[in-house]
Amino acid sequence: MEKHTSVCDMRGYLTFLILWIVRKKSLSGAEISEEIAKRKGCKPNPGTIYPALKDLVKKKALSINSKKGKEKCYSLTPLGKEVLDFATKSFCKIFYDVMAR
Amino acid sequence: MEKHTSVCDMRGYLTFLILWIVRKKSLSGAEISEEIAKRKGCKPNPGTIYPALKDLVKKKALSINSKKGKEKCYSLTPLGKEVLDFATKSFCKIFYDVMAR
DNA sequence: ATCTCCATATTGGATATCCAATATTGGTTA
DNA sequence: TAACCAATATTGGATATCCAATATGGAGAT
Repeated sequence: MEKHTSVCDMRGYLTFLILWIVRKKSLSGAEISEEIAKRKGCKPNPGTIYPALKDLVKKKALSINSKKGKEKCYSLTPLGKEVLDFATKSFCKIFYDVMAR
Repeated sequence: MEKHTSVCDMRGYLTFLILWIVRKKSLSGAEISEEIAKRKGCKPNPGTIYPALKDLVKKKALSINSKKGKEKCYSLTPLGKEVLDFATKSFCKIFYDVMAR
């Protein structure tokens, strides 16, 4: 099993995944982590997810639109939508035949 | 345009792509580069593709099965098939709803 | 108020990814 | 043969990706 991941470790595309996950509704960092865990099998480290979120906010692809207590909710900005759109097209062109059933 | 890629640069998954591309027929390094170029929009550098191929050979996921002159043809080994299978499943689980038209 | 829990955040470092530049090698052509 | 070209290969370095460990800060409980 780790024999496989050591050959082909499926790193990358974290920022793409984050943008994709929040595209419909805004979520907190913990909720985003949870959703990533569902997809990848394990939760990303705090040291992975929070810097990534911070960076996306800095680059104005995400905004923080509400904070109930300590929880911050992240949502796509107009720029974020644009970026996600572009990235999704690119993604589909690269991997167009991988998902084919 | 580079505004977009600077936010979400779609790095990664090169080894997965390579395995995916040679899954049906063995190809030379140049042909693999060509196919990647079709998908990603630009050809990977020699300094990117050849070390990646070498590494996959070292890890016994690819084998070199014929050389007509300088061209080496790479094809999946049984282990490579296994790895690709595992990686494809993982990929589909992570991105299951991205390609959904 | 103090304690505890949990989401958030930061730091440092290991590894991966990729490119630019350059070198090598084998086939082809003059 | 020498010159040339294209595929392959290597080196060095910039950046990205991610984790382990640790810190901060707010909310609720005791």
